[in-house]
Amino acid sequence: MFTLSVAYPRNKKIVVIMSAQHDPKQNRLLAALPAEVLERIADDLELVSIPLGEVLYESGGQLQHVYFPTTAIVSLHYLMENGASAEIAGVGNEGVLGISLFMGGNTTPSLATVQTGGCCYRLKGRLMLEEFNRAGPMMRLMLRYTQALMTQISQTAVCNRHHSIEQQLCRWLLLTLDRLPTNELTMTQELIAGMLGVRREGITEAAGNLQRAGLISYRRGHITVLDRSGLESRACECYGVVKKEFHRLLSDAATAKEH
Amino acid sequence: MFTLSVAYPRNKKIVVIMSAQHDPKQNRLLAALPAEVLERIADDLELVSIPLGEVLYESGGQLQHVYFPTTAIVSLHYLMENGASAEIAGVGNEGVLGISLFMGGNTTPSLATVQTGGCCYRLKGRLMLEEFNRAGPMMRLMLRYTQALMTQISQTAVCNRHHSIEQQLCRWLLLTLDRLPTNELTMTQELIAGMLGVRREGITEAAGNLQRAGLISYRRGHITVLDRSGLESRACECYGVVKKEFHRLLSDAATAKEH
DNA sequence: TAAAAATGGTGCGATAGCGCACAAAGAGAT
DNA sequence: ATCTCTTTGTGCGCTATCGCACCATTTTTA
Repeated sequence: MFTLSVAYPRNKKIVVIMSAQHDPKQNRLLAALPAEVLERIADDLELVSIPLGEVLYESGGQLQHVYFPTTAIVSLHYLMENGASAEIAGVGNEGVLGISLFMGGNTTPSLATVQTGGCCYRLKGRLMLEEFNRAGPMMRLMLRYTQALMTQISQTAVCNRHHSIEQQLCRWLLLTLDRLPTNELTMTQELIAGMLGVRREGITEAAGNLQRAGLISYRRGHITVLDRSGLESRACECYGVVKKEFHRLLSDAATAKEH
Repeated sequence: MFTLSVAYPRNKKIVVIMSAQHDPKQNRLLAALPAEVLERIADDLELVSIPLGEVLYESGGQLQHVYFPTTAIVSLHYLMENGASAEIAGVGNEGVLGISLFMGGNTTPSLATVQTGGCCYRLKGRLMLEEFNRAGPMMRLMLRYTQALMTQISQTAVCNRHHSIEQQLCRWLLLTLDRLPTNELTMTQELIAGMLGVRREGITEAAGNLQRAGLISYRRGHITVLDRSGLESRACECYGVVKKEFHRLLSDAATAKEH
């Protein structure tokens, strides 16, 4: 893979790369666009590699680009005054970052932090708005995605209210796994705890249970899922609700139809 | 007030009424529309009175109308498999019900239940879509509202994770108060507990504390807020975040500008 | 290769909230 | 005025989670 580093004024860690292995269609939203639309923006899609921990958007910051993850996973979360944090939703290759650009607010009170380093295609905000304002397939797709994201956020709220740490961990692992090509995630218990807004020890205990049950195995910063359906049966209904709603709203059949 | 009861196939409790006292501009979204747009839909806005407990939308149900509350308050919530429930967001005169109509999904996994009986203006789904698809002020306003609603849902998630019942009660009282003309809400502790997804006894205790502190006073199904700023200082930051974001996105100045 | 840092395991007391049972106090109905 | 139903108050044991402290092990750095 040929990697080209580019000086970047605001955020030096982001690196523009070129690669034959990458294709915009690795992002499922870009893949769902009609060829005509994708061709129109293809030359302006810039492949970037983004490392773990990078902050893509800050609370109140202005958006320069929208990001379509391919291999990266980004966590939307809120940072409280006392420093505690809670994840609101995750975004991977099924989604896009920066919806407030076309929703009209241009920013949100939340943060977007990279949870799994990897690649995204990005598009200049102005170009995204241009395409959105054609009020065609791009607009319809983005609005459908936004609705699916709302379901994910809603279930986060429900799950935070009613479900145990173990159930939430199962949900979170499954949602993350759906965005990865392998069944191994590179992630410390501390980081997962931060996502779920619980103590690290709580994750240690829940993950220990899952390992003893043979559903996962882990070693320092690596979790391998051994039994996916076992995890599903141990997760709360929230995972199923979110997954089903994403499928309903964003399957090819659904997005092909006009609304 | 002259009240006209109308036979209504699906939901007999909803009553179409006519009244000189009512004005679409009592709903702040309708009030924010340019005169030209409002005139176009004015004749199709139907004033309806909706009683406490009425279910406006069910999980998976098809939308016939969008509803713009004036005096009613509607709770969006999710009903779990075991019968427990949790509020995702509330909608009053600042909002609209039925956004999934124009977002493209036409339904959601959640329910919309009337929390405070009152009036809404409703508009046939087809007409709303027609106006939305002009891609003009109506569309921009609806998308801005949707973004504000997402912030409310997000803060519900954060609040459920990190804040005490008392803090959540303060937040909820303040958000509800902002949608009412008086400082008294008609609401049993049991109902509030259902909204927040906690035990009724938890509300009894928290409300008792607030009453002893002189911030509210209550009697069987009626809560009067005596000290609004006292409640605000006792609430978590979530209330402020939501309120500020609604103001930012939906103040007249913001909505007048094109995005 | 030694030191330092990161990561995960474990124990323990504190606490917020739950589930349940039942009593007390309004408010409406007869 | 009495009865009944709804609503609120209270007590009690239970559980999940928290906050903290400390150790062991693995990985990285010097």
